[in-house]
Amino acid sequence: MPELPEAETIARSLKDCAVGLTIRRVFVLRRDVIEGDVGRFRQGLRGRRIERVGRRGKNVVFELDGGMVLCVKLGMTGRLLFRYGLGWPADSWPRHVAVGFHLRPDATLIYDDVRRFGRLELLDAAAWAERSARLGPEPLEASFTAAALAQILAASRAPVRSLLLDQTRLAGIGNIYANEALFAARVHPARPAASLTRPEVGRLHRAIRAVLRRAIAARGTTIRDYRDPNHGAGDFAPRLRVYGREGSACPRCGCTIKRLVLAGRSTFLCPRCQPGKGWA
DNA sequence: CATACGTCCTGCCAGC
DNA sequence: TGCTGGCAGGACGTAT
Repeated sequence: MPELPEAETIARSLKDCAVGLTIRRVFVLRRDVIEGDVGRFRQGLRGRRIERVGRRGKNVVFELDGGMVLCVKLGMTGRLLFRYGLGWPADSWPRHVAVGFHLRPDATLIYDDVRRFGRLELLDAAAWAERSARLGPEPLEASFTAAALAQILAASRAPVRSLLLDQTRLAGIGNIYANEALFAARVHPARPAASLTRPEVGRLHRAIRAVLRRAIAARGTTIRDYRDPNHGAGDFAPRLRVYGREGSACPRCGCTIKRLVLAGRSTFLCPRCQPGKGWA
């Protein structure tokens, strides 16, 4: 569920509330969300201080003293919820707690995940570096240029949306922002990646970065499940122009937005703004 | 090697 | 009102 803007929002929020605190105790209520040995996970985290919190792609990354890294992959419905003091907002008591991190008598970090597609993994610095190296470039870094995108797209005849979703080629983009970026760039999602013209690649590059920046500024998209560590919903959902809007009017040309299934997943597009002769 | 599909899991919602 | 099928922001493993 959470894509780059949501992971970024979570990481920024945790910088304020969790950095500097020490993990006193770890409660694992759902063993299946832990990657690797649960005992090693709990022992390895106990007593460690949270030095920094960041993000890589869609992953929230905790750097701990001693060089260990806790990598949280949120899957579709994973949440990192922070609690000061006692109690939660009455309407958002976590109902699917998978892991709890006791930080102080009055501060707890919860990993909550309805569907449990998310994973938590404790890695040493070398293993983390190796993992990170397997992910594609960060789309918001200055080094991610239009030429870099062109190089990624030129290597494949697969539908351009599949490339955008492939974390080993480009990190952080999921189905919502892939659809939004392709709409903004006026490129049909099923177009073979290598078939995009130079101007189309340029538009897609700009669109990817613009939609991600705007979504971060809005603190992410909440369709249903996403919440930041303080239980806040993201504000970007009303600004989505095609995702989830089948049957409504295209905000650019007014014709009807269509949904189609591509590689088993919903794809939303405006058939007039994103012409795809033969791919529609 | 690259791409496509089924699978993991629970909850919600439309339609009957 | 209650049941059923379809669908969901992800990504892995296996088959082709």
